[in-house]
Formats: sequence, C-alpha cells, structure tokens
Amino acid sequence: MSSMVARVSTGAFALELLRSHSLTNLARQEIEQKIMSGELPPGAKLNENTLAAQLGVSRGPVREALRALEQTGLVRVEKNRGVFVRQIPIEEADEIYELRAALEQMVGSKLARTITRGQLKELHALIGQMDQAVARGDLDAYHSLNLRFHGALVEFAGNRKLAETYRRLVNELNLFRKNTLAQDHLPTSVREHRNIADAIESGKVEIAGALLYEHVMASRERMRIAHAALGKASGPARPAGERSAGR
Amino acid sequence: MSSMVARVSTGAFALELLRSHSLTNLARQEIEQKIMSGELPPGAKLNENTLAAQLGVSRGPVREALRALEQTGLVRVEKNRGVFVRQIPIEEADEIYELRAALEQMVGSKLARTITRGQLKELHALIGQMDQAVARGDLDAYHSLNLRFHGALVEFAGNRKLAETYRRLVNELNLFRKNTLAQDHLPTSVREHRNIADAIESGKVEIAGALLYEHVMASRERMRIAHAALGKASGPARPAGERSAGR
DNA sequence: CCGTATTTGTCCGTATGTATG
DNA sequence: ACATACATACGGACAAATACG
Repeated sequence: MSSMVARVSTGAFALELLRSHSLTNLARQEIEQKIMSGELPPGAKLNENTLAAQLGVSRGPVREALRALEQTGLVRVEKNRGVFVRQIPIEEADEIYELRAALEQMVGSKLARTITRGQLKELHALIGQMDQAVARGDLDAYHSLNLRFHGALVEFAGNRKLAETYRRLVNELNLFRKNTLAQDHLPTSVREHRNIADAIESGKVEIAGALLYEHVMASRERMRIAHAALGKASGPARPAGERSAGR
Repeated sequence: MSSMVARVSTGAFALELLRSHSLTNLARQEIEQKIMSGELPPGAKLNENTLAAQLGVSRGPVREALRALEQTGLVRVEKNRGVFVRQIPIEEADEIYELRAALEQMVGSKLARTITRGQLKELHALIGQMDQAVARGDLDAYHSLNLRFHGALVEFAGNRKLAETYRRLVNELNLFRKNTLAQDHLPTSVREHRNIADAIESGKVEIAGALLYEHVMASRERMRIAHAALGKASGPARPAGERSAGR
C-alpha cells in the first residue's frame, strides 16, 4: 500500500502510455494516423496482412483495431471483402456540419458563462496567430489553427462527452475535406472568430451560441460550394463512391 | 411498416441479416443485448471464454466485438485484466444529459420547420398512450413510451448522424438509469410533451427548441435528485465504482 | 465457366500478466 | 512472500469466400 506509485515518474501520463501499450490500441492509433494524414485516402482498402506486417504484429490486434475504427466511423467493413477508408458522401458531411453547429452553439453559450481569463488569453493568442497566417497566405497553418481554436473552445466547455463526440465528428469531416480542402474566405473567418471570442468574453450567452452556430453553418456553405465546383471541374459524378451501404 | 420477418426475401433486410452473419457482429449484438437488458449489470466482468461458450463461437469474434463495444461506451477495457460493463458515474451522466439536451434542442427547432402531418399524428398517438399509461400507473410502459417519443422526434429530424449520436448517448444513459430508475413526475412530463408537440406544430422554432432543452434538463434534475436520495438510502458511497480510468 | 491465388473469417495454442491462497 | 490458478494478449493455422486469370 505505502509505495504504490514507486518510481513511475509522472503517474498519469505513464499509465496512459501503459494502457496504450496493448498492440490493439497501438494499431488503432497508427491506422487512424495513416488515415488522418491522408496516407490512406478515402476509399482505400486496408489489407490486414499488410498492416500487420507494417506494424510488426499479427492480424489479431489489427482486426480488433479495425473493428473499433468501424465504430468511430473512420472505416467501413464489408463482410468477406475487406475494410475500406470511409468515403463520406456530401449528404453526410452536410449532416455532420449541422450537428457540429448545434454542438458548438452549446459550447458558445456555456463558455459565455464559464470562461476564465486564462482561457480567453489562449483564444486571443490563437486568433493572433491566425491573423499572421492569413497575412502570410499560409493556408495550411490557418487550417490547423482553426482546428485548434474550435478544439480549444470545445475543451474549455468542460464536458468530456461533448468533447469526445465533437472529436468524432471532426474526424469524419476531415475524411471528407481531403477532397474539397475548403478555401474559406479567410478574412471573414478571422473576423467571425473575433466576434465569437468577444461575445463569450462579454458573457452574451445567446449571442455567443448563435455566432458559433452561424460560423459553422457558414463553413458548411463554403464546403458545399467548394464541393460543387470541384464536382464539375475534376471528377466524374461518382468517383468510386461508397457502395450504397446496405447494398 | 411492412411485415419484416416473413422470409429472408425482402432485399434490404435480408442483406442486413447477412451482414450480421459475421460472428463478430452477432456477438456484438448479443452482448449489447445482455447489457441493455440488465442481464449484465454495470460493473460486471465479461469473461471471454464464458461469452464465447454461451454464443457457441471462439474467443476471436468475442474479442473483436468487445473492442467495438468499448468504442460505443458500453464497456471499459483494462489491459490484462478484462472488460467490464461500464459504470457511468453521476458526473458523466450529467454531462450526457447536457449534451442530449443540446441535441434535442436542435431537433425541436428543426422539426418546427419540417414536421409533416403524419409525423405529428404519430407523436400525438404516443402522447395519448402515455396518458393511458399514467392513468394505469404503469411506470414501465411510460418509460418505454417516453423513449419512443424522443426517439421518434430524433428520427423525424432526418439527420442520421444526429440519430446515431443520440442513440449512443441514450445507451449510456440506460446504463446509468439501471440504478436510479427515475421516477419522473409523470403528469408534468406528459404536459411538457404536449407543449413540445404543440410548439412544433405551430412552427415556433425557438420555442420548440427551448422547450425540449428544458424538458431534458428537467429530466436531468430529477435524475440527480433520485440519485442523491438513492445514494443515502441504499448503497455505500462507493458501490464498486469505476476505477479512475487511468489519469 | 473453371481453377488458382489471395484475403478474410474463425479457431486454438502459447506466453505473459494478474489475482489468490 | 511464494507458488498456483486463471484470464487475457498475441500469434499462427485452417477453412471459407472472393478475386483473378
């Protein structure tokens, strides 16, 4: 009893590592990484043997990881055929944006009541960095900062279940965005971020929520437009699409 | 609804069966069933061998199923120790209710704009049945109808991702409710349902959303009270609780 | 249309870690 | 504290289904 922790230097972190030390979790993280980075693009087939070889493990952990990823919506499993990186159809992306907007509305309202000065400072810091990114015309940096900004908002809301749900949705949206890589109207987007932060700081519960809702729905519109434009420009109407789920 | 069982001749349904014909999916459904029915109560340990034997399969599919169920939040996996039916702490139930309230607010606003006469009829039918259940003092029936009412609302909103998210949350709440089996103030609850349906019918977007939000948050309060009362009355402060989950 | 190769689905054996007397 | 019993983690083999030539 007395010496429990003993020498595991930073307790919580180490335990988290240990928990992830199972090959299944390792495989899940690694595969998820490959998907999110685009190394495994939407529609790609995930070969169990190949993945197992790459990770230096047997197929068991890989299969378990894939079954878990199926639940998170990142992959789709077709019996006796294989598992594929999900191809999010525009209709579903639409739905996800709508849902995400509702979640962020909740976040905005909540933060308007609970935010701390330190958190506000973090938000403003991110906004400042976004300004710079826009000035440099660095789209990638902006995109990344944007994700961090919204992620911070959600985290600050202090509802872990909400955060988990949000992460899941953003993951799926990233799957979709790989195609359209939204070229938001950056100055507008930055201004909206400032307005949101201000409304939160002022404690305007309704307005903060509404602004975030509208901000996300505006993103959705830009996504739709970009997708429509891309649809005409490049690909055929049906780019090796998701086999209509139920079949 | 057409008669579904019949034969395995109706396309979509039959294919759904086929998809479930994989032992992994079968195991997942079966275990989920056992959990939701209370046969496997929160905190129970799930033994791979036992489950495999009960289902007449090997441990492989069972393990994959458990990994999937972990992602849905129904079970918790401790490396080298086993998997357990999750014990939702009151704090998390609280968070889930809050999130669910936000989702239903979205549902209410949306339905106020899109609901059809047929859907309204279904809602009123359910409300009528709830009236009868209350009159009979049949709590179980009321509880079931209540779930169906909210489920119908969510379904009518026509956002599949929302519906899926909602289902996930309700699943987890059921895990919690096994303990507190909320004894809502039924007449109040029924009245709220009517008000919600009316607001939706009248197309009052803001009000319908707000009413649903408040309705769910009121449920949360009742849950809290019931839980507090139960905590004092029966169990010890710490009923074999969720081990603080790593960090 | 058939035979072959590859991949997935399932099962079982073994090693390792955990709980217990 | 040690040894024993047991459950899980992982790997590997076999069977079934699919894809390919």
